[in-house]
Amino acid sequence: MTATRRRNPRGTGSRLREEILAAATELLDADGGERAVTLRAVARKAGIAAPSIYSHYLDQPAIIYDVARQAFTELCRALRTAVDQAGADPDARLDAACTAYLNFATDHPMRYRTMFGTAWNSVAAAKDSAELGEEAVTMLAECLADCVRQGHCSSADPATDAVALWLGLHGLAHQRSLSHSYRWPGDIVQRITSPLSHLV
Amino acid sequence: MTATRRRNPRGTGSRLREEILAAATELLDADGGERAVTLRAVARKAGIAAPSIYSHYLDQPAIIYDVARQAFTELCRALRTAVDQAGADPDARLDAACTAYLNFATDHPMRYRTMFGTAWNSVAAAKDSAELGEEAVTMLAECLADCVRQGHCSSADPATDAVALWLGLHGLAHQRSLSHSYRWPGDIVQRITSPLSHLV
DNA sequence: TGTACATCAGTGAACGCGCGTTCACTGATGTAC
DNA sequence: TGTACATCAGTGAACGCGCGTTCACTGATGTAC
Repeated sequence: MTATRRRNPRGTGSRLREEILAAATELLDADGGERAVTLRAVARKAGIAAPSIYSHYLDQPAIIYDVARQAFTELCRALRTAVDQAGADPDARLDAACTAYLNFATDHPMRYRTMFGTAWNSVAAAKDSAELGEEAVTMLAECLADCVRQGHCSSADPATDAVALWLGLHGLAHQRSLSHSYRWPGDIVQRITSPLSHLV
Repeated sequence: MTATRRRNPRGTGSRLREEILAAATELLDADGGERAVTLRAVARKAGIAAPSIYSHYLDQPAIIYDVARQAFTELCRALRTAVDQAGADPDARLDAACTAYLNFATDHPMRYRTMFGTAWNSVAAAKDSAELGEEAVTMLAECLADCVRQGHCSSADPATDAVALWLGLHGLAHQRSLSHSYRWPGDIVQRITSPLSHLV
């Protein structure tokens, strides 16, 4: 990422796209949030000239959009991994999904805020955060449905209750990513997930 | 708000502060969000020269902070009014508070996002959003406690459960303010408030 | 009552800065003949 | 095998812009004597 960068070999021009994306993500996580992710700052971080970015991104908001898209993909991967590792018990799988969701936000607060921010407003044909997050909600719905099948959950409509559960998790995750001084109740996670999960 | 602005009489210099605040709020609501609330844009909107702002605000983030602070005050007033008008029944009062909260976010989506945004990061000694919102949470807690007293609510700890209820409301309010295309379940409000309220 | 002065509510011009974007280019590498 | 050419992966300089902020100021209005 310094002046010693060597130009990518032929046919691998798309490598630079990944380097740009990584640089943008690094800037977002490290500094003053979305405001720090300017086109020129990204270029500096990646060790390239600013115009080089235009081969890979249409404009500056497109970079942030890509950061957010990738973050949603990572969130889904984290959920999937957590659920898979939780074994067969549906309650444990649901709990693992909720925990993984909240952990992702705690581990990457800047990215989480950006995922649910408005920085890519001007990107034509961009999906909004609810669409990008739909896969995560679907996974929660599957966990809930499994609990229902085992008789551990009283939900009559797991797909809809999963949306409510997600919004509860999101409220906590988002607010926690913003507020450093507020003293949360120690059991706030259970206070949210337990009622919204309808476990019996 | 045009070139015909007349200078305020002596001793009423603080009137301009209100005009600046109103102009900033108007810009925020109308346009591309926080990014539109630049010091110069606010001055243009208020019909004054840019340096005039410095008599009333330390810098540009201080303006946005004031917008957010005022929005929190308005939110509390809206909650208080709704609860007062709901009569004596504690269930109705709780419902009125939740509805008023969500309506505020729906009516002022830009302001709501800014309240829970990071635009005033650099304002020294600024309270964060959880602190600014604490009064609203307290009101929810009072409503819940009333329900418990009447035997309508099974919460063993209304103060803590109010935080959970607030986060559920916040998750919905925030996500709704962002997402225009997503098709929310018709009863999503009840799906969130009902379990988190612990009504029996 | 008159007048000098202090205060107040602003203004106008200018600064340096970083930004997004454009343009014409360069030089290495592969390819056709 | 040699060589002309096309392509690719970038670069460097420059543009115009709006921004936040500073500085010295102006002119109306109240106040002390």
